Amino acid sequence: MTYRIRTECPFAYALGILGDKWTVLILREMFKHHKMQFNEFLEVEEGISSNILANRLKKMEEAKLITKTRNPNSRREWIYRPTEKALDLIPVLAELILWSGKYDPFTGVTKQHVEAITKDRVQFSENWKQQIREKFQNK
Amino acid sequence: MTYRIRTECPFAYALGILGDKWTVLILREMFKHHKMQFNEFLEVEEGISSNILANRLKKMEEAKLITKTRNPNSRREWIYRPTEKALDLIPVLAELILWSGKYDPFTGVTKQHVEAITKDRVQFSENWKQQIREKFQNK
DNA sequence: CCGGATCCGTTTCGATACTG
DNA sequence: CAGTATCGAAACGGATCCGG
Repeated sequence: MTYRIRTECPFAYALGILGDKWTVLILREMFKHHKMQFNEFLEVEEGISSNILANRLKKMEEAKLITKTRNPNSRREWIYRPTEKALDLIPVLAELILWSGKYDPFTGVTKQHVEAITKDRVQFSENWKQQIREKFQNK
Repeated sequence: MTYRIRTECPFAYALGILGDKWTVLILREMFKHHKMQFNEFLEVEEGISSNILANRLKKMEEAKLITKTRNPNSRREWIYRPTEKALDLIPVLAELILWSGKYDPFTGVTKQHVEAITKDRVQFSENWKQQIREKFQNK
């Protein structure tokens, strides 16, 4: 997880984030299913261990991809929220969805999904981002 | 590297590829620096071991991301080429470049680069893909 | 030389159990 | 609820060796 990556190459930095399966998985759960609690992330189908989850959440907080705050309503709950920096990864994920739709035989990407993205990529990402902001604000 | 990922979620499949640092690194070297030989990949700044490189190239061949053929000119050389499936990951990398340009303090992304991508994302990717095709054809 | 394979010490991962 | 501790398994990485 801690890579010694430092080159002149544009996406070297991003490798530390996108080069890790669990980090992307956590982003996915936040963006698609609006998960925000430790226990919710533990339930992902791929089965992440609690120690690995804790490790990645910590790294993501250090990387300013998420924030961690107490739930004012129930004191023992923490809420993990994506930052704008994380939300700005959505266009990357949108392209990833298109690619999966084309090459993954088991994908759940529908034609409607593909059309919505390709019709206006920027608008699609902005809409998705706004939807996520609202979901995490209300909690 | 061998993930048991299978969900209904659109980009689950892609995690097996984008979720691995070295795989992305190899794609980067192919796309940006047009590297196509084993030894060339060994020279990456991040320092990949020969056994790891061999493993990833094999996996990528199995995943139909690259092809492996003899160099007809020098019989002992192999040439690794990206497939169209791999080239279709370029829009993902383009978005990653934009993100890096915005958040990576050490990035080499220039304003010209950002403008070229945002002006017309589809066209930018197509141009890049075509450039890569030509580079790998001539060899 | 080129493209690996093999060996081996070290690091990281991950499943489970346990804790404040 | 949100983690930590432990410990065996897996992956990494450096060095070396080897076939063509």
